[in-house]
Amino acid sequence: MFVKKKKLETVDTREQLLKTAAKLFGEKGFEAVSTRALAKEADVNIAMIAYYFGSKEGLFKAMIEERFPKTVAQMRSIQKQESNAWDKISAVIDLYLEKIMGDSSFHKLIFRELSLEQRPEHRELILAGIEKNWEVIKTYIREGQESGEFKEDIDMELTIASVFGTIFQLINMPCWTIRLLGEKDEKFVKSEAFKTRLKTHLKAMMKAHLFSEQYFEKMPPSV
Amino acid sequence: MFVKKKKLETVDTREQLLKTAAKLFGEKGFEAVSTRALAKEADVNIAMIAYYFGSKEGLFKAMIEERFPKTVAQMRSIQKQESNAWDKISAVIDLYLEKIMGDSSFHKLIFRELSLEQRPEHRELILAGIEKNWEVIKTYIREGQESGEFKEDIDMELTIASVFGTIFQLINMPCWTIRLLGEKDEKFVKSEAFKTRLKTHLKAMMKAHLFSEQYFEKMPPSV
DNA sequence: AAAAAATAATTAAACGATTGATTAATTTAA
DNA sequence: TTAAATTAATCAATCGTTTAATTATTTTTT
Repeated sequence: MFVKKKKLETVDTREQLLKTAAKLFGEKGFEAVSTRALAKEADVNIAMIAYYFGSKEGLFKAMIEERFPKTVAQMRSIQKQESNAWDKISAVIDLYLEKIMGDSSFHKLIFRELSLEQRPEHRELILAGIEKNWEVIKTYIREGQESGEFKEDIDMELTIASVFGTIFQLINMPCWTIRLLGEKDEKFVKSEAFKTRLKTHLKAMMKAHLFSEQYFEKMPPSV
Repeated sequence: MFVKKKKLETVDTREQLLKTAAKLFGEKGFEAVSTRALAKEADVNIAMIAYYFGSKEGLFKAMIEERFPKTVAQMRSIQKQESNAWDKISAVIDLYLEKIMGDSSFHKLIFRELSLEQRPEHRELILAGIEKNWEVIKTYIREGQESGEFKEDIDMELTIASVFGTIFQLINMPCWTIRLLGEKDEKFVKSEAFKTRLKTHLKAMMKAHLFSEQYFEKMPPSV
């Protein structure tokens, strides 16, 4: 027979659950999504959650654990592609924005989880996954300082908080963002136009903040 | 009789519920806090939630509605106290940081709510409450631009997002912050030392970002 | 290659526990 | 005496999870 086996034709149940979990948990929060609602949205029997992941919390953990490894390689590749410190910072901003805007509900989820005093194991899982992201930026800022490109007296850690904070504020709370910008539709936050605007702002702000005066005078104020 | 009435001696049931709601909803999230757990923590009978607020959601709404009016006056008072645009910006940063760090669980709560695609009425309530905060900053930035103090080509709205985003990133996710800073105890995030550090960073970054070159050269790079 | 056996995946139904809300009775204050 | 505030008990609904039976697939045996 040349008929394919059913398993190869249908979307895998396990994958479907992971995908739906990221979507719904991100949109509504962990507690607000019932296993029944999740299973229905995933078009899967409710018992499959226990079958594949043991429990609702097991599904949550599995979803987190399987997502992070993919992002490590991307972050590391920048290190060799760009030559000077600023181009590396710039590339990190670009990459991170692409990643977050392309998967915003997952990022909503993990940062909401970090704001809760619940499930410390989840928090540890997430922190371990994102820690390398800021370590990369730290390295690049330090490189720029050693080469004289950047100021010496900046607060490295809080500068990183400003980069991530700006992005999360705007992406994780689209209703806040469109209100601030005077836009009507929340879809604007996912648009290319907004992505470009955000990149431009972040780079302009970081340039002014990071560069030494001697470098600052050499280049135009806008990015 | 000179014995005080009981009502005047004990903490008001209604107030106790509002206070406990802000604490627990902020720590654990709206859905994760049961009415029983809330009533127990508030040391109040569970039926009092329906009696005073109609429902759990009514309690949530009441809590939000009663908190915001207090902050309006503070924000407005800055407008006349400081003379130049930068001092106003600086005062706003100080005031806002004091407010958020003094009541972090409430702020966790409202910004978590904004990230959820649930309860649109709650989101509207919150947005209406915080809108004036950024309107004030907008005004001050524009003032600075008109006087020539600030650059003309900054992205006003996204600059505001950077100020708020930096603060929320650090305050709303203390586990993230101490990991970034290499601290052990989450209490550090509530300390005066950290508050000072955050103020210094924000002002330094904003100064570099906002000021025109002509002003920039006149003053020392650090705040 | 076909049949049989074994394993894996999926299902509908049910489990006890907990949820938010309500009741009717009771206590407290005016 | 009346109204307001509080209580313990209970409501139906929903929660996450489990069960036992069924279907689908793979492996083994003939």
